[in-house]
Amino acid sequence: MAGLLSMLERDVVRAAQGMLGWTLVRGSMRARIVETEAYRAEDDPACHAYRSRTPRNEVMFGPAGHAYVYFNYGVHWMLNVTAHAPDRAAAVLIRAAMPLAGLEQFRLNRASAPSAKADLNLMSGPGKLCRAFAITGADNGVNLFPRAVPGTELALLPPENRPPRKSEVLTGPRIGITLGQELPWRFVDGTCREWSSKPLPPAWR
DNA sequence: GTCCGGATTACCT
DNA sequence: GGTAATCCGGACT
Repeated sequence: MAGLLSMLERDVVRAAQGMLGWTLVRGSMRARIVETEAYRAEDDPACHAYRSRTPRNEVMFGPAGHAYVYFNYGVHWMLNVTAHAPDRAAAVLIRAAMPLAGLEQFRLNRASAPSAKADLNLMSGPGKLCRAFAITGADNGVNLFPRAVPGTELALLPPENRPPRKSEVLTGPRIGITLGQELPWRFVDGTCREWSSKPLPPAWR
């Protein structure tokens, strides 16, 4: 297999597309990644590492394939996967996923939000996804591509079902930023688009 | 649709 | 040492 990790090491934008269909795992919880965004320091003003290296974004300056978890809006955790060689900071934000196993646990972790009663809303956004998987700052820096089969740690595994073909990957501008809007670096698995974080404009096809 | 929570950092005074 | 902006989501009018 081409390998998502080697893609992450080379090109964060291609890796963000290649990550669609992959499986996010923690213990008995598994979900299919259906929405991602790419960020990189070198030419992308929306990237946390664009301006400077800080304690918060430190892991983005480390090796590819590790979790960059940060707290946003003072309320929500966000899960990213680091990319590129050390010192070329970049990351893929995981924005939404489709539950595959561990539904009871996901519902439990999201129980405090009545609006998440519908399974479609369990992880239809980066903050919700972290709630569903109980991801917090404690997960910052963990290797998502462990050598051994993952036990209870957060990890990425290859697709359990067919990943989207190139023609099935929907592309558009990233969410929630003002700088860098012209970069079409948000990607959605068109075969699972109902699980994405928000309705997609009709132009997306 | 609008409001607002309350971490982190950049960028002003 | 203050303020605005941020890779959002839930409650409420």
